[in-house]
Formats: sequence, C-alpha cells, structure tokens
Amino acid sequence: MAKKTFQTVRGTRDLLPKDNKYFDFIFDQYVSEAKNAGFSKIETPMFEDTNLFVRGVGRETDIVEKEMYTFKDKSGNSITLRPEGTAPIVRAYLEDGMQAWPQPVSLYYSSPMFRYDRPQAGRYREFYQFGVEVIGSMSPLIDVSLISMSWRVLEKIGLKDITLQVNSIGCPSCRPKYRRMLSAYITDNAKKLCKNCLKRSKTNPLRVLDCKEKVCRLLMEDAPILINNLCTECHNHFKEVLEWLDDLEIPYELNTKLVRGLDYYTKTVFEIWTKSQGAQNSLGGGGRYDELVETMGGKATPAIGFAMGIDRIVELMKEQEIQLPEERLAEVYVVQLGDEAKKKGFKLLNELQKSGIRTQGGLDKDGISEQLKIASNLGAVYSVIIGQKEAMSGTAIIKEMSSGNQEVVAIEKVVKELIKRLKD
RNA sequence: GUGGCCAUGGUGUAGUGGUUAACACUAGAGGUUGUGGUCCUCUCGACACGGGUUCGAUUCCCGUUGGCCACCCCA
Repeated sequence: MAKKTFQTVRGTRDLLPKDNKYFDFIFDQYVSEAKNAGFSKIETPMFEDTNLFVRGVGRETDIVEKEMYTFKDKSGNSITLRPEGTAPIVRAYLEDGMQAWPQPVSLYYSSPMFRYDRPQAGRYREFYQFGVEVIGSMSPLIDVSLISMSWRVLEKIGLKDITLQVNSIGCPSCRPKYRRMLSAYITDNAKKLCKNCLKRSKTNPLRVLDCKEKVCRLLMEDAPILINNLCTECHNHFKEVLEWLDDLEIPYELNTKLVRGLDYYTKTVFEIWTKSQGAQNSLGGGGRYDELVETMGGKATPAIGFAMGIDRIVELMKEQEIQLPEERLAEVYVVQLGDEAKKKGFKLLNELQKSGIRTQGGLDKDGISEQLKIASNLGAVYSVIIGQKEAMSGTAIIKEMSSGNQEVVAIEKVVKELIKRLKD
C-alpha cells in the first residue's frame, strides 16, 4: 500500500469469507423456514422508477425525503436504488399478473438495499435484508404466522435479550379519527413538547408517540391510546392476532407506541428489538399494508410482510459469541511426493471431489511435513499420502488424522474406502 | 443532515519533533528432500491522503477521506 489505492465508498464494505459464513447461515435459516411455510423466491431489480418508492413508501417519509440513492440515467429517467423490498414486490404482483395466481401469494427475498444515511455500527448504505410478503389475504392468522416466523428463527439461532414489539395502527377508517384526537391532545400540551416533535406534530403526529425525549415520553403517558380507538374491524383483527400469539406462546410485548416509518402500514405492525446498547436496536420488523396494492394501481388487496436486517443479526451473533456450526474446509487432503505421485494424486483429488467429498491437495507443495501441516490446519479427517513408492506399486496410504493410524490401500479403492469411512 | 471522538503492518496493540518505528497473531522460508497439531530460527509487511508550521513531521495545526458515538431514522 505504498501509493494511495481505492477504498469502498462510505457506508459500504466487503463481505469476506468470515462474514459470509454468518450471512449464509442466517439466510439459510430464514429460507428454510419460508420454504417450509410454502413461500417461494422472488428477485426484483436492484433499481426502479423513482416514483415507485415515492408513491409506495410515501412522499413524507424519511426514506423518500432524504435517504434515497436517486439519479438520472442517460435517457433522463429518474432511477432509484431500492431502499426497501415491499413496493417493488407489489409492483411485480401487479405487473406480472399475480392476481391470477392462487391467493394469497407468498414470496420471500434476500437482497441488498440502499439508503443514504449517516453510517454507524449496524447502519450501512448498502445492507442486506431477508424479507417475506403475503399478498391477498386478510386473515389474522397470516399476521401471526409471519410474526412467528420472524421471531422463531432468531430464537433458534440463540440470540439473547431480544424482544418482540407488537401494535396495531388501525386503518383509514379509524386512524384519521385517532389522529385528530392525538393532535388535539398535543396542541393542548404543545408547550411541553421537544422542538422536533413540535414540528412533526403537524405533519405526522403519530411519530410523537415514539419520541425518545423525556418530556415527550412523559406527556405521551397520558395521550389517547390508538388501540383503544380502533374501528370494530381493526379491533377484532388485532384481538385475534394477540390471542393467537398467546396461544402459540410467543413472548410479545404490546407496545402501544410502536409506529413505523413507512406510510403504507395498516393494522398489525411489529418490530424485533435488541436490548444491547450501542448498535442500532431494531433487527427487523413488518406489518400489514392493506391499502398499498390499491395505492399502486391494483384492486383493493390486503397484504402483509416483514424484513430482517441481516447485518445487524450478524453483529449481534458476534457480540453474543454465538458459534456457527463447524464447517470443515476439507474432509480429505491429498499429499503427494514427486512427479509421478503428483499425477496420480491429482487424478485421485478429482475423483474424490466428483464423489462429493470435500478434498484439497498439496499440488504446489513438495514436503510431506508441510502438506500434513496444511491438512491439519484445514481440519481434514483423512489424508491420503502418495509417494514414489506408492506411485510405483499403485497404492496409497490412508491416514486418519486424529489417531495418526494409517493403512496402505490399492489406489483404485481409495475413493470407495473413504466414502465408507466418512459415513461412520 | 447536525454535533463529538478517532485513524501506526492483513489483525490486535506500543511508541517518538531527529529512532534500523517495537511486540503478538497471521502469512512465507527453514530446522526435518517419507509423516501434522508443540517448539526454535529467519523473512515479508505499517505511520490513511493533501497542505501548513519547522532546519527536520508518523508525531503539532488545517483540510479531505474513512470509522465510531450521540441526535435523527430505521434494517
């Protein structure tokens, strides 16, 4: 690094093999859960028409107002790197005729997202989400399944000190009424609010609910509560969700102040928090968006989804020192000594790999000590040693690394023998 | 977007207005041209970038870039 070279741009990073071990592990957990529940995979483009997000996520949201990577392409179209996964999938639902599929349509994705935000630990400009969407059902049971799925995996991974926050934020027939009540309450107490909340009490009073300032929190203790003012439909829906969560013994916390930052949410919303300080505390979240399909130009279609922040889950796993299942880089290592042995060793290496055995070999090394040392470091269970003598007589030595025991076998029987031994 | 802290090999750390810039891990070579995990020896490898102050800057100052923390927001 004598001269100035290049570096990743702010807020992005390389995911090295040691990181990908974690990423893959988490993705695998979620994907297998999703597949078990009948979900199938969708992949949408990394960038879309800017208006898709303006309309879908909401013009007044932080994401749209200040966090989007938006640029004009060479034909002058406004393009945006996707900041979230739901709007594109609803677009695909409509564009690709999924209304004609058996409903509901259950999809999952795992993709990078892009938001222009000030980077911090656990907050990147390119970050990875695993998410699911179920479009075409208004059953509370779907809400419960998704909450359960998002939670279950984190539990299975073994994360500690995480909590599940659940709330309902109503629908267009009850939220406006509540919003007016809340506004009135806030206006009456405007003097006691923090500056920030004073501003947003006009544009989005619901956000005052989850302000972290002490004065606001105190004030909000006595504010009208959203779930006490739901319409009958929303009330019954939420009641059923909570009853099922109890029934399935999913340890949720009813958080009447949970509000999400995207405009499209209705009824059930949830988030998973970590108590560990420092890092960003939300590992993921989701909720219903029963109006979005219609907003995007389709017919009224209820839907729900969630997204998990993989980067943050990885960081929490590392912080809590959760071990990944051991993965051997090689089960077998082929040691060769001399030209003739190298030829035979290379052939054997290929055959072993073809038979589905993880095999490496010291193809560019010469010393036996050196090669066995590498075999050791890789965690190989067996080494196969082929020297001049063995090459001449058509044999090979199979050495069990843990005991050091070794046995001479005819070279053509090595593959079969190792398959047999590795099975035990 | 606002404010604060920080920046030495691949990693984790030491240190200085004039030094061969130190140590551990890792990596490479050897001790051992047919037997690994220990041990020993050697080697590669760094003062983020640009400007200023100074006889002299890795060290002090400013800027840039990047990281971290708080706000904000979320994943």
